[in-house]
Amino acid sequence: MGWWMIKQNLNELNYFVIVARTGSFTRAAAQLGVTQSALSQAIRSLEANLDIRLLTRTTRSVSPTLAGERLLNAIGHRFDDIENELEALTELRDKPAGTVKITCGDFIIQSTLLPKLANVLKQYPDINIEFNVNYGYTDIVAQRIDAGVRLGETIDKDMIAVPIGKELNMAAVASPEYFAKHQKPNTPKDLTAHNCINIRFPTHGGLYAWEFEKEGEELNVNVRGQLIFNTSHHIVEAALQGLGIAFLPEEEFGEHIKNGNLIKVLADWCPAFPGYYLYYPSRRQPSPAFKIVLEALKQQ
Amino acid sequence: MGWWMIKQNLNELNYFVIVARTGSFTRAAAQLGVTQSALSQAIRSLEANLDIRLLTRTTRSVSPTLAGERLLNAIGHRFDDIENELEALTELRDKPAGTVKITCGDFIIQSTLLPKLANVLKQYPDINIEFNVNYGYTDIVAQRIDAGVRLGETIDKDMIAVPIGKELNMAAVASPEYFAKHQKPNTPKDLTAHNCINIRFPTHGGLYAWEFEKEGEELNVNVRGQLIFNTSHHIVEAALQGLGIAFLPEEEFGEHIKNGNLIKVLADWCPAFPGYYLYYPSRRQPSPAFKIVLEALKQQ
DNA sequence: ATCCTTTATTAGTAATACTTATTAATGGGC
DNA sequence: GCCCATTAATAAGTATTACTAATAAAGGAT
Repeated sequence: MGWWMIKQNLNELNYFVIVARTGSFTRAAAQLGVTQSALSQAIRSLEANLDIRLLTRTTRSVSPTLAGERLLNAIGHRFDDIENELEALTELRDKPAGTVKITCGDFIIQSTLLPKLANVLKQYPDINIEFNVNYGYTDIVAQRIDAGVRLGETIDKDMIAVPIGKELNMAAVASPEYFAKHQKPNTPKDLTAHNCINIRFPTHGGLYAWEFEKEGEELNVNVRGQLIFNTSHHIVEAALQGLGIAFLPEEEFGEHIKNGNLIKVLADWCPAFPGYYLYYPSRRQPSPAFKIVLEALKQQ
Repeated sequence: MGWWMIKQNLNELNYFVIVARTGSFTRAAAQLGVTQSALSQAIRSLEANLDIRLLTRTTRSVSPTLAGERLLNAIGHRFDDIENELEALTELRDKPAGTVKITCGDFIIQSTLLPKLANVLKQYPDINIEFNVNYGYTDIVAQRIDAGVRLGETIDKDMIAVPIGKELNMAAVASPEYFAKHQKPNTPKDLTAHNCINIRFPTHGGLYAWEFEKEGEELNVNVRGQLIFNTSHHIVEAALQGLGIAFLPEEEFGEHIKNGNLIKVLADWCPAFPGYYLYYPSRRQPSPAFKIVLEALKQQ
């Protein structure tokens, strides 16, 4: 055994690539949808066939050997290429197929993405969309995610950003209960005396400095308060419970303003926002499915 | 099914590449060492998974569809790369492994190649050598053969040629029976009156013009006779049976000259030959096994 | 030292890949 | 034009393999 190790190992080789990249049998197994045991056996079999050790593994770490490193570098991206080509091939089908992965916040899914994509899902039953709700920084290139949706300001280079959805109006609100105890602010500067619910930026780790504007005058306020979130949903909840002033796109408060559960302040200072952008790597060649999704999202 | 057609099809994809390249399920099956039926089912399964037709096939021909053509172009050489890398990886093993394919004439195998390679075979049990005895022109690049052995004159460009074995002395011989009926030639020009056993060149389709030399004077004779071969073995046999004069490297006549079964003539006109050359593509990166074989053959 | 996480192992099972045998279709030879 | 040889498709059965579930062993972290 060993003198015809040429082929037939292709699936095992692919397994190896995934394990080596993730550095973990367990994570690789999750990614591939098999058990960790299957991978363990596959790698063992591969190493036996090649008669060379590819991964040095303890119960705590998995790292490629010299040979494994070399093999990974040499063949890893070939498998990527093959996978990409398979995706691309679907554009020659009658109906395009494939999975499009999008990372975004949770609110935007219901408010914008799902409505816009409903027709795509119906029209192309072989197109799948995976949403990855993630408030932290997401490297969509490294994680092989097709696109991300974030507020307009933060756009990496090598990324194409297209606006989706309409302009957003920011709104500063708090509950009637809160304003019963605290005076309403008249200018952004008054906010320094208030209990403001902070939001931590996903991309860079900093806190969001609330941005105001009136008659061309721009004012950024570093507010303070007892609560910090990185999810807008919980900010709304906290505001409803009277825990402070929240500052978010007005949409996110839903019916609460109209119902009187939340009261807008500083309305004349609240700027219109360019809104959400979809961004995706300019270098990667888009799959047919992604092209369709992109077109649908571009529609205003 | 079909919305996760991403991977797991790798072996089938490789099968597809081979079938598409050979243009035949049967030949591809022989090459892969499986039955034609296995390939037929694998391709069917692949096409079902991708939901796209890759090969249009009648009972008489197999040719790729548009999608198949594209897929073949896109991923075919990736599989080659992967295979090459697997071969190359063996140089990191304790013992190199792999198969080296050599095309050559039959005589050289016993006279030169096997003696020189005997130690390699013993020392590296995981190295295999496949000899392809072939008198016709062989495109070692297209047929993925590692190297060829031919007489020195014919060297393609993009080929590296290294001399193996010693100089050869040509010899013109015939049987005693023949010379009992015909006068021995004294100069090459006399050969025109003789029944000379011709050899057809493998590379270019022409007949070999016998090359003589004496005191710096070179003489090429287009001889004539009743027999033409493209294998030296049969030329020797024919000469032994008194069917004419043969002109070959002296070695090829073995013991027959010493035994008196064949008689040398024109000895002073017979030149020393540069001998056999091993040639191999300069562009292809040599496998570890081939490096070892090459080293062994270079030794004088 | 203990617990938690991660890989290795074992045994059993489900899945599939392959073989053999046969059929259907096609093109070339006569 | 007909037949034969060749080739791909199909059917059914089997052997192989790939995978799962459960458990053990090992290494870090606290």
